[in-house]
Amino acid sequence: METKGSRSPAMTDVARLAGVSHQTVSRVLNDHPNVKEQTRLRVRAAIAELNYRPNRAARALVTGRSQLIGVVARNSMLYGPASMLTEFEQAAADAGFAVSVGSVRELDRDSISAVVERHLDQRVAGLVVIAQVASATEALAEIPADVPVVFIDGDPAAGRSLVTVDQVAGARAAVRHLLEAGHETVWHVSGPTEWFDSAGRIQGWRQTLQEAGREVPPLLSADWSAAEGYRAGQMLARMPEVTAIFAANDHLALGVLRALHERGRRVPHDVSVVGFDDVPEASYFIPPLTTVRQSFGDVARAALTLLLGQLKDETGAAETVIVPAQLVVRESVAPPA
Amino acid sequence: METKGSRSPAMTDVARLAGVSHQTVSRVLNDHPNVKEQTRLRVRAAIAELNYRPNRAARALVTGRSQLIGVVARNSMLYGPASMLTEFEQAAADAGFAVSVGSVRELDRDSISAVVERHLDQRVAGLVVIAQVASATEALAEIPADVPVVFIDGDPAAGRSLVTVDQVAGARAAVRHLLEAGHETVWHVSGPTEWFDSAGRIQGWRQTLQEAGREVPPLLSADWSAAEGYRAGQMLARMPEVTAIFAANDHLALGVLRALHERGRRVPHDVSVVGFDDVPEASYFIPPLTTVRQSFGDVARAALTLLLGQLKDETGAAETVIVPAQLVVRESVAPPA
DNA sequence: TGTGGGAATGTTATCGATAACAATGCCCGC
DNA sequence: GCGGGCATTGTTATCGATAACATTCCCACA
Repeated sequence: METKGSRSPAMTDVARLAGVSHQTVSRVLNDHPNVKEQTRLRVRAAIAELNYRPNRAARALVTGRSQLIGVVARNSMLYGPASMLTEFEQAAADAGFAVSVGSVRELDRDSISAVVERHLDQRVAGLVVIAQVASATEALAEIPADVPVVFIDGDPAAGRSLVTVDQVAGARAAVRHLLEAGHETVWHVSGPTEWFDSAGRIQGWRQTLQEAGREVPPLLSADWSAAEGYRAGQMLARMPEVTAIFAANDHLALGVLRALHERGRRVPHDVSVVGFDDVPEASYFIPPLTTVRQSFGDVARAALTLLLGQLKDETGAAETVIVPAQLVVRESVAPPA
Repeated sequence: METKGSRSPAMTDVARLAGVSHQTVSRVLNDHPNVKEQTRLRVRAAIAELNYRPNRAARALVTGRSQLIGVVARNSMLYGPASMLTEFEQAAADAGFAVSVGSVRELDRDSISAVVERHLDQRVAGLVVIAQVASATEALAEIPADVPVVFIDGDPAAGRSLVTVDQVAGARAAVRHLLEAGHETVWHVSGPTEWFDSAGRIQGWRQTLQEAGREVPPLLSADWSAAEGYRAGQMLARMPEVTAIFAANDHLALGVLRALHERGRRVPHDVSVVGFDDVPEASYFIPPLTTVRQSFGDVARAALTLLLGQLKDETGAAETVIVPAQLVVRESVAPPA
């Protein structure tokens, strides 16, 4: 059976060659029950002979839903979001879905809405939103109710399906570790304060100090970069009273380490430092960094599970999954000198 | 005009409300010439009133081509690939394309083929392959000739459209810098040798030493991680003759720095170190790392330009774009003590 | 005045798949 | 023997868009 011109073989071509209806071909491809084994083999042979390739667009048109999952994330080379995206894509592929990535330069409502619109044009099967600020929740308030949405690191108070790491507990563990090492109080270099992650870590830091009856020092607010960590570190290194620092991520901690080094403040002899994230390089900082591990893989897989659950079960009940964080003790913490 | 049940409004609904044919609605949406302004406004008003959303699947079915670009990349949290993906997605979105990500756990032919198959099922408009080994070229040998493909960091000898950083020149600059600082020779910690990137850097290192009439030391082969850099560094730190090290990326260099520190080999006083990539944290290493910058953004944008060129012009002539690398001098290099 | 070409719009067909409904034959139970 | 139910398969319709071709009107030029 020669197809005309350059047109790829369709199901009707397979059907003709196998001597069945195109519907039967569809049944074979979709593992419908009630197809004779003999028929199935005949169809499979025709598929192989014609090198038939299904057209996902045709299926999406009929079903109203593509086999794509749309991801909304901030344009960022941060280790966390990049890791999560990679892990998510892998898990989605294993479940038979392709992942379409839409990133925004800034986490403002208009930017997010534009990306969401593009995904909806594709009739995505669902959306995963990796955005840690309130504007993301707002931007997604008006999408069709039949599109499943899962937030990663979103707003715990938004009443939407959410997977998040226990930021408060992670911060508490870091601060407690420093207090138990003998430090009087702990200074905190935070990420951007409007991010839910940052807010959770700030909260955990404050609570732990207050519960221990320790002074809560002023907050040093930063972004997530080593540059900002360095800037904050340059201030902290000038204060002899500063003996313990909890940085909101490992890259901030790296900048802090550098600033301390420049002013001859030895780590951990003079100042102890704890990070957050456990990036792969953290154990090769000088000194190897004590940090709080977020399992980005667990987060990504939990998000996919929630999303697939929503696809199957259209009740739309919001669920929250909290992934624990773990303290990873290395060599950047010692008792005060 | 009320639509029945939950069906979204289609072009035919817009047409009915605006009192034109559905073809005219399509013309308005696709900015066809030969539509009266008055007609256009009427259609636009109907689109807004009905909150019409185009269905990309329908368009893909008719045209045989979706508005998706498929990316094939290794499952990796490496800064380079993650950066390129992010930059590429941004550039593609600006050009009206969505990006579907397909990652592989290993860069073997079967894994890559499976991902490519998934993309072809989606009738992607084109493919971008971020894979630096020969198996990627093989896996893509048999795809339909009408699907544009651009390799990033692929095989220069494969005769396919390619964007790559000038690895040889980058390595030459690094090694030359160390020689000009007065070092007798330069040791090299490479990435995986079967990667084209690594091979280029090894070649640049070797050539520069040979042309300068210097001894070429044995190669220390690694992967791309700080852990492997540390392992190699533990060996190099034991050799008093080692005064200059060129590491194949910044994370390898970080591991080397750590190993040197542990054995009291001061950087740059006793040993000079140069990395490759210029990750954002490199300037906050202790000491701030001299490195070779790859502009991942330029690479990504060049790849998109090549791909869009192929979409427009079906001649399929392979092109290669070489993006220059730049030496970034910081504080990790000094003359031998 | 007549003809041709272009602007503007419409009608019909098509893309390739699944949904929905139809048809047939066989087997089992009453 | 007849009727009902189930296995198996087929026919018809549909999804929403663009492609392809058709139609009409108006203007300009010969």
